Amino acid sequence: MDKLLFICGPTSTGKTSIALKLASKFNGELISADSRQIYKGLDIGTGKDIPKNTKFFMVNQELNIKDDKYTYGYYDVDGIPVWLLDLARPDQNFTVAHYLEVAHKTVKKIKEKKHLPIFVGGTGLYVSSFINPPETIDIPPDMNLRKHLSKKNIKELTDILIDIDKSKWLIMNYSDKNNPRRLQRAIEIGYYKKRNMNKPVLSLLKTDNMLIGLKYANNKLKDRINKRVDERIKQGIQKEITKLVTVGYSWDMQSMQTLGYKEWQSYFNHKTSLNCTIDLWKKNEYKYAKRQITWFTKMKDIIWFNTENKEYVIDIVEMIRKWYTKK
RNA sequence: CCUGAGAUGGCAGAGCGGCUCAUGCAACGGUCUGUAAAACCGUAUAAGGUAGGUUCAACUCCUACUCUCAGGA
Repeated sequence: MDKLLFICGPTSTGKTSIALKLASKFNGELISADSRQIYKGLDIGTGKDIPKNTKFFMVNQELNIKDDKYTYGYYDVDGIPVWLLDLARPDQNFTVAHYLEVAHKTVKKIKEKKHLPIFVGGTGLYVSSFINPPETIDIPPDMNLRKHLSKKNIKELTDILIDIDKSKWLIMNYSDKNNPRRLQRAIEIGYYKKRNMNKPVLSLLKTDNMLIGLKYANNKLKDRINKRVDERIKQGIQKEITKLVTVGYSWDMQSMQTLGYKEWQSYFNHKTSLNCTIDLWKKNEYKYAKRQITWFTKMKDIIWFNTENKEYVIDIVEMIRKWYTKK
């Protein structure tokens, strides 16, 4: 059975650096599982921990994924390939479905070389969707429908959904029933199923997964995040954003709605002070980390390591050695 | 120094003479499968600058003081 290694956990726990260590020990290649690091030009704020001047090797300049063309290649960090960064321009959209397609392609490539694929990232949805693909993943978005539905309120959306697929609405939980995006998607799926009676079939590939979670004690996490944000400011996040804005990327794009970027909008429009902007960023970063923890805690297969204890690297290496050499 | 405005929970900010005091942010917890660093849900805590007065009753009305802000000298 194919072996796959996953390193996950909240932001600021040093996932990339340990993944690189493991890669060099076990002949691995990294696959980023990060919904924002796929964007070119969003480097500092998304925390692409790639040393400056690392070379990017182009594999396909115009790779077709779903409905658009993306840049496909890898960074070579001291001989270790890091995949799935810088796929998209900031004005392109990218979704889990896109991700799963390239991720599978990449795993295949790495396996052909008999290397170990190591997923690294904090986007819980991407990780769990890869391990356990949702059956509706191949139902494409209907942009016209979405545009139409975006003008409706919760009650109107609810009525439409009940009309086309009541059973779906019944099993949704309270929070989803109030979430316009979820309702819109549910309606979209409902219409699709009406038009296409045959359900999309998924070929589930069986893999031997090892999931590792990295975390800090809760009170330390806040410190880590504060430090990290301060570092990013020193590294020149303002310059980076100025550049993006100057090139013409607008604040309402999916990419610019990224944490660490969106907070700067009102600063750039002279509505907020620098200090307020930074405070807000830190707060949002912290909340994000907590949401990540909530998500990953739910994934029962994860084996957790506390990164405050320096010995943890040795423990992880030992554990992986056993797992990787088995059979 | 004068004039005016104001002083409400961790912060911002409404309303009201009467028991459990709007709202937003923050806090805490959670949801989730083609936007997920997104979007959404739940919960708890918590106040009336100080001293008097009026009243059955004051955070809400009156007086003084203190402080803050704006304008004037």
